[in-house]
Amino acid sequence: MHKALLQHIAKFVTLDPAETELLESCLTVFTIKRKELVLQEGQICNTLYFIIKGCMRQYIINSKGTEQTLQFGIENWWITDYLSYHNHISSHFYIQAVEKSEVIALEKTTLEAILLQVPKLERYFRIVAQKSFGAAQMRIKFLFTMSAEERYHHFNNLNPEFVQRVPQYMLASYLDFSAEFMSKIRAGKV
Amino acid sequence: MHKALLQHIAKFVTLDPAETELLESCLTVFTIKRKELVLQEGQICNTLYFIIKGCMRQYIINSKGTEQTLQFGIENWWITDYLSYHNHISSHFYIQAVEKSEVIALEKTTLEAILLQVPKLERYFRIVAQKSFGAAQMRIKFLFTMSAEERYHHFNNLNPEFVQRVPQYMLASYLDFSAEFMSKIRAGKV
DNA sequence: TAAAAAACTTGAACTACTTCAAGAAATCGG
DNA sequence: CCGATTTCTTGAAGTAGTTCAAGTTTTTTA
Repeated sequence: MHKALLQHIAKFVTLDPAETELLESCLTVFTIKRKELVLQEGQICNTLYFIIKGCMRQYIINSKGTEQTLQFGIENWWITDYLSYHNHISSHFYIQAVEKSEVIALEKTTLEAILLQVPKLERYFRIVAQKSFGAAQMRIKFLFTMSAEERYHHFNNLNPEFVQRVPQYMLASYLDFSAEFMSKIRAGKV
Repeated sequence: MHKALLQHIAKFVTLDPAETELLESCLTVFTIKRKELVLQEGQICNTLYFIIKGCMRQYIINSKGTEQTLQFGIENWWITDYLSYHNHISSHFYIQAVEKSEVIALEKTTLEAILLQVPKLERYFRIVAQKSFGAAQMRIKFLFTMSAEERYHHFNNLNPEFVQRVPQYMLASYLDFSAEFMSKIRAGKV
């Protein structure tokens, strides 16, 4: 089932049948169990993951031993550590399945080969990365300008279904406050 | 003087002379005065800026009327609001010259035309955007895991010359603490 | 080079959050 | 469907930072 990825690509570039076929021949779908890691801190990240179904997250473990989620990825998102990927340096991050997920794992060597044969995909990945960067800037804006409670309500308004889908403590860390505080916000005890 | 940009591009892709010439013919260098804005909140961002010389920043004005810097850009960086650029929506940001700067301003229409003629540049902009996104993720990591004082020392260790170059209050807001607190950190009064 | 504007400093009072600890509830997987 | 694990809740005490206001220093510009 590469359809999800092909549809996503079709939003940004038009591949002809030969290109589509070539791309498809390089793709395999993997199933990842809940809690399974596809990247650990210290490893070099050589893979891009496209999420067909499920939910993944990128997180760190802070000095107190607590996990902090930096990024969630759901259906039709790419998730990876681009800094480790491009600079061949150890990753600072863990990437994990939050729920049982289906992904396309695209190895760097495979991708580089595909990009040479289907240069249109450079454009696709450019646009995806530029949009992701734009989203990261908005994320920083929200972290800077909103109180914990505002961040929670704002996120909840935009993604009510998603809030139901992930453990509260993961979302709390993503929004940069403690799980306990999240509990109080939800109970109206702040 | 497009040399800076051509050299930057050469780090990632190799253009042949015809492509270089075509690209150069589309570029003009602008000088921007200190404090001058190239983007304001509410406008749609249709331009990418490559900084040849000087320093720019992207900032917001928060609900208390205080400026908060989200991003600095110096020599050999691109700065823009990609979300506004791609989605044709009003920008949440201001982009301003921190010091007198020389930039190449690349209009969306111009860039789209160049990309069709020099598809190698898709690759260049892809890599730039992916690296920028990676850097944004590290930035979020630092904001999440370090105390204000740690963020200051960490930044100061990595970029001692840059810290001298911009007003303290701008750097304080970039590191997400108040200008007053920065003053106390520097005086060792924390 | 002087006046104006911008940037920096300082201390005191305050507050939005964290931390800890322990119990309760929900969910997962065999 | 039951035991084990994971997740959520609650209150009390603590703290890393903010805010305000006023004075000082530095930088810019005319």
